[in-house]
Amino acid sequence: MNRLLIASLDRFGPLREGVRERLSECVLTSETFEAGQVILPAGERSRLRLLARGLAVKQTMLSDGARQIFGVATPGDLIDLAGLFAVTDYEVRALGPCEVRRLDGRELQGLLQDQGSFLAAVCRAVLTEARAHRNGMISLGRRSAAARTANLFCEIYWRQKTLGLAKDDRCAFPAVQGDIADALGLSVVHIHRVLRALRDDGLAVVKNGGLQILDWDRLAALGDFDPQAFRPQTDPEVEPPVKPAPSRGRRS
Amino acid sequence: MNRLLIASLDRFGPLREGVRERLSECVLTSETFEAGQVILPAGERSRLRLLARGLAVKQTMLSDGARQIFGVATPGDLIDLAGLFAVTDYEVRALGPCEVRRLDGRELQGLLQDQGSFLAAVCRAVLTEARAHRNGMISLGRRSAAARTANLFCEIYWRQKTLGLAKDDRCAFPAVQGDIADALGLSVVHIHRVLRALRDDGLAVVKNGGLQILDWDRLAALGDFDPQAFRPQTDPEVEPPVKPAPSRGRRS
DNA sequence: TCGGCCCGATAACCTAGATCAACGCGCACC
DNA sequence: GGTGCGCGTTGATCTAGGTTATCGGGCCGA
Repeated sequence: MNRLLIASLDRFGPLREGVRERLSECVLTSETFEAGQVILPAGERSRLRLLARGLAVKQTMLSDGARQIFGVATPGDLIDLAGLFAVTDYEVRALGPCEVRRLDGRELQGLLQDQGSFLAAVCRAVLTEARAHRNGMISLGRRSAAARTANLFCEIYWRQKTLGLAKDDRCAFPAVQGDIADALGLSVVHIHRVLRALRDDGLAVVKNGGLQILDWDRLAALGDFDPQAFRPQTDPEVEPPVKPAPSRGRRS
Repeated sequence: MNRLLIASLDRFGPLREGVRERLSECVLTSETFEAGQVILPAGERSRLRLLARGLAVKQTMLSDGARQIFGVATPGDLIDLAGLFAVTDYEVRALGPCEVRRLDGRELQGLLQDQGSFLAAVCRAVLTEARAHRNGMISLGRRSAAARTANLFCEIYWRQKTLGLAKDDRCAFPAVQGDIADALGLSVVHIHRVLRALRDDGLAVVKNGGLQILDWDRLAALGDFDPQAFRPQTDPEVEPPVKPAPSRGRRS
């Protein structure tokens, strides 16, 4: 029953024999889904789900009703990695009939126990990178040139701000127009036009290797900016119980 | 000296005290780079590099000379995660003057020792997902509608083929045109045009929930398809010498 | 049996953004 | 002091792909 799961993880570099054994002792529950059904909703934690049969897509619905699909999952794929250390930022939907196996119970708990380990931190770092990539895909796939640019500027500023590297409404941004173009999938000429528009509209200015935010609210709205997309992927809720956390309510 | 590194990893969820100590015992070498210099070339292994000062971009040069930037790195970012378990698929270039600290030596070796652990496998799985996302960003940012579609079809077929799920030139693909559109950032109408073109040119056909590849070579060329982008991120070179796994026959 | 409704298929038209071309400025280098 | 050259700036033109609208078939439920 767990053969597929172990084989799947094994693809990524052979597991130690001990780990393999512990995994094979885990309980797997199996679920099936029809085409179009949501296998895993966005905004949830999730342990370890393996697509055993069928095809599924990872996708996000945007605020304007548009949708961006980030990838197609094939059998053997772990489809809820994003939910391991935080709530998922995308949902998984069955393309055709699917079978999904879920690993849960205490055994898994053990395997994930060392949340404080070096590898766990690296994992979270990679998850953070992947999430930023998804934001990039949304920009490239579904946002206008102005919105992409605004989103990028918000990211640049917000990240440096949270590090204490921004003074007032300014931060470093030593990029030439060609760099911005290549980040946003646009041409240099068009970037220049967008930049001028942002300046004329009093939203933001790029000059002398710096970025100045003139109107954060309007810029963030234009770029549909979500700081979550760049926050380190950690969910306080599951951190090892250092102190008895005051039970914060949680609605489904 | 290691304060920043530890703080950086700590952002992703507090490290255990022991790990923190071991990290603080590691030797860090520091390098500085000028604007425009390549901090980390593509195609290399890399251990753990931390951007300590300045801004840098992660980018790939495409075969046609175009470039796609995947993200901007700010101080505190680990910039070579992709090189941990395999060779990097992108390069890192300094936007402005940068300082980079590198962790090497045997100490780190120890922290990464348990390559066979569950978390290591999860790490690699996430790295694989991130890499697939980068391929998506290249498609969305720098490839024509036809090329994107071809690339997606190659992915769909190739992945199922390697799993033994494709028979001859056919594989499952129960997607409607709207799904393809939302994966590629295009409109349904245009997807339909592209699909017809691919069919008329004898490259590939989508019908009845299946995908049929008519001319793999031309399709792969059109889509600039790189199987590497979807292979599990493992570099045989560094796998711990386990006993030869009971390899069940598996043809490519 | 008759609607809805989803999906594929086309056609007509429109626009965001690309491409091409030209110019100016600052600056390193000879 | 010239002379490239990288970069920003701008205008003119072109086109890939979006938008809107319409039609037909398959399917399902009343």
